[in-house]
Amino acid sequence: MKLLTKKTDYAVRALLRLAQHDGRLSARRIAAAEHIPLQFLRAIVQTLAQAGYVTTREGVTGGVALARAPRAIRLADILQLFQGTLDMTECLFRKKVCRNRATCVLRHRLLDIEHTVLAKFQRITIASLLKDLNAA
Amino acid sequence: MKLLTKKTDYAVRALLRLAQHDGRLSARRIAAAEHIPLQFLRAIVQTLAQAGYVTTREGVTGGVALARAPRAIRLADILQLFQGTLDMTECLFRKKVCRNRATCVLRHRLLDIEHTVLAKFQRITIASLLKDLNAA
DNA sequence: CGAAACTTATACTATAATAGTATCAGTTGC
DNA sequence: GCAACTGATACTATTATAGTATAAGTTTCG
Ligand code: FES
Ligand code: FES
Repeated sequence: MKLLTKKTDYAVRALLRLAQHDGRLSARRIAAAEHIPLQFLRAIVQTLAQAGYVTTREGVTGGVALARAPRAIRLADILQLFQGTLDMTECLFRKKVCRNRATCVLRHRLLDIEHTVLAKFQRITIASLLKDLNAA
Repeated sequence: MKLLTKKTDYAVRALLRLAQHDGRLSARRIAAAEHIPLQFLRAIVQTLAQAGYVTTREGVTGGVALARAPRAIRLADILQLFQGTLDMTECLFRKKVCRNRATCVLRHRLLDIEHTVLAKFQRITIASLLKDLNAA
């Protein structure tokens, strides 16, 4: 079971860097600091920018900056952005076994589990991670 | 996010079939009934047999049978059998950022989430699924 | 202007995990 | 002996994730 992919991982790290720096940083610098492949990070940054988590500026003085307060960026959101929502493996027994998909208990349980996971990730923000970091 | 893989899915379906039938069934029959590729199912059955969830018998009268009571087979166990335990994506900030891995809060949160998920899956058994099935 | 340092956008390759196939050997019962 | 089964294992295919490459446009500064 893998909860977070590299993209999510890298995205969070980049956001943390930006939160620490409190200003504009080029993708190159972030990549170097976090040992993230540059082009890979650039794609991630674009996704983050399109979703409104960061702003970017082109040109020599350009770079990336946080667009939201660290406490307003939840891990759950980043996770969904890069890993989408629950994929039901054809819903385990769809139609064939479970007659009415709408009320199927297992289906509900799976959805419930996803919600629980997301709820837990919602309580983790860039700000809370930052606090952790400094405490360590 | 995909919680269950095909292997887990198929394994559970096969176990359900066996629980319904309450006797010995050949892999071929199960595969046909559930539209599972035969050789794939056979490998799954072997894993289940090695883990003690089913017994098998060779020969023309052979086949597969449940080795445990349906209520004693938890989805969590099947899930772990086929999908292993939590994989930490290099633990998100290992060493580099999180100084002391032992106390790292995020790490704890991830482990906590895994435990929650497993706990929820532990409450789902072959018996409870069977009940669902009949209720529908 | 033109070079340096940056982002945008997209197309591509590589690696790994999952899913599925093929086969040969051995067992059981008629 | 042959039909119907499992054991064991090796192989291929498909998909998702991870990572690379590159052409084109932007901004600043000398
Ligand atoms: S309908 Fe999807 S698990 Fe029952
Ligand atoms: S040590 Fe793994 S997330 Fe902190």
